[in-house]
Amino acid sequence: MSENQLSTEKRILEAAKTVFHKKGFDGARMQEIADEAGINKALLHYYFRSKENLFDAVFSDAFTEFFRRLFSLISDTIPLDEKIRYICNDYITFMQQNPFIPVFILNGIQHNPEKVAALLQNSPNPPSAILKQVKIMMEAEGLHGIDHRQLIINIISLSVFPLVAKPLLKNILNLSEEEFSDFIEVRKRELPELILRSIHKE
Amino acid sequence: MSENQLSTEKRILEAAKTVFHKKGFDGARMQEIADEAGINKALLHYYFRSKENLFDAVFSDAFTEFFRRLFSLISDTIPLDEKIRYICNDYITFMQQNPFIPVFILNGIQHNPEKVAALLQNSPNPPSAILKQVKIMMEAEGLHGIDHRQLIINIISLSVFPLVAKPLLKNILNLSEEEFSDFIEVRKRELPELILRSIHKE
DNA sequence: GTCTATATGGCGATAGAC
DNA sequence: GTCTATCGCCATATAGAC
Repeated sequence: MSENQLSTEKRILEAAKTVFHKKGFDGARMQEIADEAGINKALLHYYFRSKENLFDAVFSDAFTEFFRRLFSLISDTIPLDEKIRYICNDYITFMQQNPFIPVFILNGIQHNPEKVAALLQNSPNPPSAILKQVKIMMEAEGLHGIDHRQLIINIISLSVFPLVAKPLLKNILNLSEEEFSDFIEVRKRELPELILRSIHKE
Repeated sequence: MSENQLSTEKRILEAAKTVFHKKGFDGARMQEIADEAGINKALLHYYFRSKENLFDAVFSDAFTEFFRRLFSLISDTIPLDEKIRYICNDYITFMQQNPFIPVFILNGIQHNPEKVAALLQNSPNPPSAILKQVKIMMEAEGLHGIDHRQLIINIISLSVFPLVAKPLLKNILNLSEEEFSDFIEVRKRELPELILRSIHKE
């Protein structure tokens, strides 16, 4: 087999990712995934026993990738304001490159809540650890203007939602693809300042 | 027919709303809608010719209801800061009462983008009018700290996203149903202040 | 491992009695 | 208007040849 051709399993996963991200579990068709991978439908069942299994593999990847971005809140030793700048930028850039992931994850929760809960709790960096660390950092820097959980939700809301709702916002704001990109670039600059203002007492 | 029983058409619409909101177009089953309405599957097709038609009716209602909430930005004559307080409260309360609507709308866009575009443009208060009005108000009050479009997106992001992602956030923050409600109540109080700080120059 | 062919079930939609 | 029965299709999944 030539090196420029991925293994069949990898190609299936890539194809499944493309289709599931765009159409979700209910909207996706095994036939479409097979076509996208350039193979036969029966081969999907040979590698992954069922549609559900294949979906799980794709969902786990997306979910892990999405939440890994919160780890920078805990891992580095840089000051909090720099972390906030970093996360806003990182999240927005990630969404720009993977526009379907947020809605895909949101729907995936409804499709299988227990699976999602398990993924969260079995993560190498569980949410509880991240929350605790942020609280400690804020106290160390004397920031009492806002609850640490509210802060985290604000960061995610302001970063993620505009790209979750991109198709709608483009229409509402009457922006071309390019103008929307510019609009998002402005947010990358301005969001951290807005957020930092909220954690400092006046 | 007794008065305590809604007309068949109304009952179908209510049932369709329940099922479509929760499962989306692809996940919904006509049989489930019929069961929920307490009638037969064939009757659905008698009143609404197809699943697509029934979905359209439900989607239009949800969409209109969702965007009506932005009208207070244009209609009343109260000052901008009061409008912001009003919208944050109104949006959050609405989401609490209709937890499935935001994700339902987000998915509906992917299901039929042209329909959504038409709904927006044919609205009695099209987005362009709202945008223009906000811009004028901000200039009148001498607020130049932020672009008016960015302001609107921030208000929506901070209000809507936490309830869009409620199942996920409950898990991440490890909150019970009641604790989550408290968490949202805090946001109702604090969000307007956070937003107002962003539109005033220091 | 990869294919063609087929089993099996469920879905939206319709026909037709009442 | 409302029902039962059924059509026709398409989806997931499997059998079995190569």
